[in-house]
Amino acid sequence: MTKPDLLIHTAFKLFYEQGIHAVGINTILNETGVAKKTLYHHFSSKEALVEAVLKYRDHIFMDWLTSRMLAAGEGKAAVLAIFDALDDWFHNQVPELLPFKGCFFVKANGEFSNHAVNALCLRHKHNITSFIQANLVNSTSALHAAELAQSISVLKEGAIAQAYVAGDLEAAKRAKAMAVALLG
Amino acid sequence: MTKPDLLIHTAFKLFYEQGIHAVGINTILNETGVAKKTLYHHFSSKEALVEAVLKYRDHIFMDWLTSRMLAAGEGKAAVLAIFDALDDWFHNQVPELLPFKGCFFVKANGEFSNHAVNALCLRHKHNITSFIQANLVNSTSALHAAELAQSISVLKEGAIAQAYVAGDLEAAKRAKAMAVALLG
DNA sequence: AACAAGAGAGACCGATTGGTCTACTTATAG
DNA sequence: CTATAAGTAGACCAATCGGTCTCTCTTGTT
Repeated sequence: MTKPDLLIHTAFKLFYEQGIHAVGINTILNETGVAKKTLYHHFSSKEALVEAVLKYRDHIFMDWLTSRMLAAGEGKAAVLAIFDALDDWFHNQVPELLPFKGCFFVKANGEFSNHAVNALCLRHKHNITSFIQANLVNSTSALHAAELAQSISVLKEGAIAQAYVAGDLEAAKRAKAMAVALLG
Repeated sequence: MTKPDLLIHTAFKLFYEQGIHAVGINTILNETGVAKKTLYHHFSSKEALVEAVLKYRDHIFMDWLTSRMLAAGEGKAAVLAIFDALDDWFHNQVPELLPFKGCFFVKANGEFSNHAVNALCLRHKHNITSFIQANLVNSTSALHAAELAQSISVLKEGAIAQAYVAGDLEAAKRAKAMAVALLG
């Protein structure tokens, strides 16, 4: 594993567990054993590292989610597979996402305002909604598919938040039941 | 307004806008004009102030939500009124909650781990779910009311997260439609 | 009038923050 | 062989963090 990848990987783990502002550069350096000079050779600032971490997580998460959806088929079946995937995540059955601690993008978004971080979080959420919409567009009108995708996103966000903050690990199952009713 | 109240009120505003770790004690002092000695006379530490701010927001939010629910009637009507209230909040029609910037408890929870803050956030969420359940217990069995209250909470959390992170200000209307189908 | 308490201004503290710099070691490629 | 780049160790920097302390002024109580 290259030094930049090691830094990103470790920084993500610490940021995800403790929050971005709560983790200092020196903590990441100690954890990785990388020299400070090396970090600043690859990243111009902590902010640049944070943005790299967000893109890294976006990549990991999207790959996982889309492959779970594609494996379930097409259309509504793929959309409903989201909630089975979330259920596995909540119960720590998805090693590549690390032990469940809520949505990293929601947490990161809450720590900044009017910042590049917010734009990256927004883009991540839009990408997911767009992918959902693409899976619904053959079953109904484009307009309706867009509306449905937004509603499915509400259920997905709700399940994650409820599982994390309220500790309701079965939230994905409830969300799936509502999604089934919604998609008919 | 007493000094402690002024500090709590101002600290909340800053924490809500910028995040808890991102706002230092001195910023709060400058904003309020209160002396550092006075702050530490009333609060033993920043952590103590943070906890006071969480309890303050819990009080404001619960008062607002429960009064909106009670004004709409009882049972399912009260539960569905949650989503009308959220819609007003998202569109900044609720001055006492300040301009909408997501759920303060979700944000605060994300900045700490294994901390008194997390326990306060959990309690806040449980209080709301319990109040929802109390409004459903006359319409159905106690067991079913508990399940329904959890599902309604998923919709509520989803609407807030989606409105804030993805900027979908109509999320409450979508959530309400799903709640109607659920309670149907 | 006397006095204790509350509050303000702000100097000061050690620790930590993000970030720079020098000096030295490795490793790879022409 | 040599030149260039990557990496290490860690001293160092100004700024800021949360928190303490002294000194002064004001306020209300008796």
